[in-house]
Amino acid sequence: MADKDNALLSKKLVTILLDVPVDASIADFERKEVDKTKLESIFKELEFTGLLKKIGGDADAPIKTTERKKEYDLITTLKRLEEFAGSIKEGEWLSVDLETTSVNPMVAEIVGFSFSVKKDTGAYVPIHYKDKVENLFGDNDLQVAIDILKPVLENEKIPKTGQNIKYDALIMKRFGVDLKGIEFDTMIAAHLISPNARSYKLDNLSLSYLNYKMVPIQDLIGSGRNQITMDQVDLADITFYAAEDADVVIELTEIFLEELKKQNLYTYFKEIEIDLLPALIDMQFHGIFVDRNYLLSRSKEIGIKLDALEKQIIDLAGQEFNINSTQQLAEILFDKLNLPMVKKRSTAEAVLKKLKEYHELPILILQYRKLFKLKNTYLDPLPDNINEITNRVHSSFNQTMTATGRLSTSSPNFQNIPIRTEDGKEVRKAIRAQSDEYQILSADYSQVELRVMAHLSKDEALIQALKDGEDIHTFTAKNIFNVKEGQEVLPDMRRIAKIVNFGIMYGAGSFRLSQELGIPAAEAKKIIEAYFEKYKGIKQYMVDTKLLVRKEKSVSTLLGRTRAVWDSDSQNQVRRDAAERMAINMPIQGTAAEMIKIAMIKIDNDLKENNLKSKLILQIHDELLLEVHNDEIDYVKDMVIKHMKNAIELDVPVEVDCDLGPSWYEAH
DNA sequence: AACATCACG
DNA sequence: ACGTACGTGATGTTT
Repeated sequence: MADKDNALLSKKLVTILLDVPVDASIADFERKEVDKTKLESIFKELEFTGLLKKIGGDADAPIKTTERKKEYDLITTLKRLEEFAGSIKEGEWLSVDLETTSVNPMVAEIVGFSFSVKKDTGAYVPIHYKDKVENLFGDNDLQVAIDILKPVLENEKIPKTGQNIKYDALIMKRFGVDLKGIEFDTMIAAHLISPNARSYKLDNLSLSYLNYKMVPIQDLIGSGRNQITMDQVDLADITFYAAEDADVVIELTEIFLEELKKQNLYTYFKEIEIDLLPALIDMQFHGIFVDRNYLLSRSKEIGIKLDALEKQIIDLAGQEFNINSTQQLAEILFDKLNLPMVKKRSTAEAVLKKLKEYHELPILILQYRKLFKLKNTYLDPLPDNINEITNRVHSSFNQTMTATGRLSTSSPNFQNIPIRTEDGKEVRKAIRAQSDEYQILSADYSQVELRVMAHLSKDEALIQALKDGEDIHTFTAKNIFNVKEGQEVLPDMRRIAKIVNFGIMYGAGSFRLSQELGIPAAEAKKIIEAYFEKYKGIKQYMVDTKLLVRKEKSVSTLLGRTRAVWDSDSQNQVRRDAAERMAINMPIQGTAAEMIKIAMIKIDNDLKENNLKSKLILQIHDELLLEVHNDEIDYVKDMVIKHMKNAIELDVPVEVDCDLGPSWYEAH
């Protein structure tokens, strides 16, 4: 019986993870030609997370979900709305969810509010719906509802939970409500419990953890070209859908709360991820000023260069073709021009660079790609992201997109703005303070991951060098090239050492290192051996980590965030090696992410407590960007450095570089 | 939807 | 013979 339940559960979860219909049979999996190893990995993850104890039973049995018929409250009069607001008790969970007209919280209109205080209950406060003929609460339904709900939403003694509550908080903030008492987020909790999963959408969580199939949003708004917005949905339909969301969230909150405590993750969850939310909400709300005219004029310049390059390339190729098509390019390079294939039919940068000695086309292609990327990924799209009302760009800061605990940014991604070439770096001139009263301050950790690795590995040589304030790449150069006292470390030696330092942290082998350095693999192998000879603690850390992950099937950061890694005992060496590299890197990358998260929390609190005008605007993994008011520069600069340095005490000093300027270009 | 490529830390 | 360094997101092509 238990086995059969588990089989059903496992099959259901697989259907979610692989996006096949919920009522799929094994035959459907076969038709989809699902990678067997991928399936295996998913099962192993399920096993690991405790959702699945055993795999067995009748795999072809239909998947059953719990049937629940619920009556949810539809609030349609002023009296009932007031009663509802008055009934919310301090100290008891309130799940909050908005129905809106857009996935973008900086433009979304509120269609309705839903709440739940207890499993199997929920209430919906409608604002807009199809065929609405009269106001329900007063002259302006939205304003009246906000006025009545505000004391509840802004009461920090009423603990709030939600699914991606940052989204709802941002919208409320736009409508003058400062959501307080945010204590839980089911999306963040689900991610912390299982950070390798692909999706943390509420309907998936409900199916996985509650065995309950929610009403699909498509049933209400359709999909594709005929999709409508939530304000065009019938009141009867929207009520169940909306209240169900809040209901499922409150039920999941209980479950996740227990699970976090059981896994000893609750303190991390609350003190890092939840406490970070106010900082992220404010960063996203405040946005970043982007100089539209500058980008427009740069785009024009690049566009002209691009046209010229295109003509040159077509000329040289001797035929028209789509330069952006790697397939067509491969035909020209490898079939027509008979250039040697370095790696299958790849035309990636590393390959084209090697082909430049045979023909002048590859180098032109690379130039074209650089400029094309610059124009189509940065110069042209960035202005499109400027919010018409705020005149700023409100990039999304995502807490649940990485397996290591880093943040990510999207729409637009502000964590990959160019810096490595001058052409690209100039994009940063457009990312600036909005007025002369403010400046951009950039503060970045100096080699933070290397310092974290020193701490985690307790490598004596590395720790001592960092304590002595040595230039760490020069120090490594001395070690791997056996530079004697008084002898000079040549610039090229330092360059190589820098690449080696990074390569080691990622678990690079001699092949990759030789590629990066442009040297024979045998030489790269010697360098790696020399490195581990000098840094014995690091060698030991890697040996220990591999043993640990084989035993525990997971690794963790300094503060206890975990990541399941289940291929460390794979028969397949490629997969096993990959798993070991992940296991080695995650504690390093993840701990560095924790440092900057703590710093952000402290900096945001400091700015607020002191009523400063300066604001955090961006995080780029080891760098923080602030828009600082001219009157506050001295205080903010010292304060930011202080909090960054003191975020987590390591066995080595933590250094922070800091700079100031009218734009990110000058500040970095 | 998957793949290839390339931008960042 | 094969594959070969961690973590992301956006874009364009191909299916």
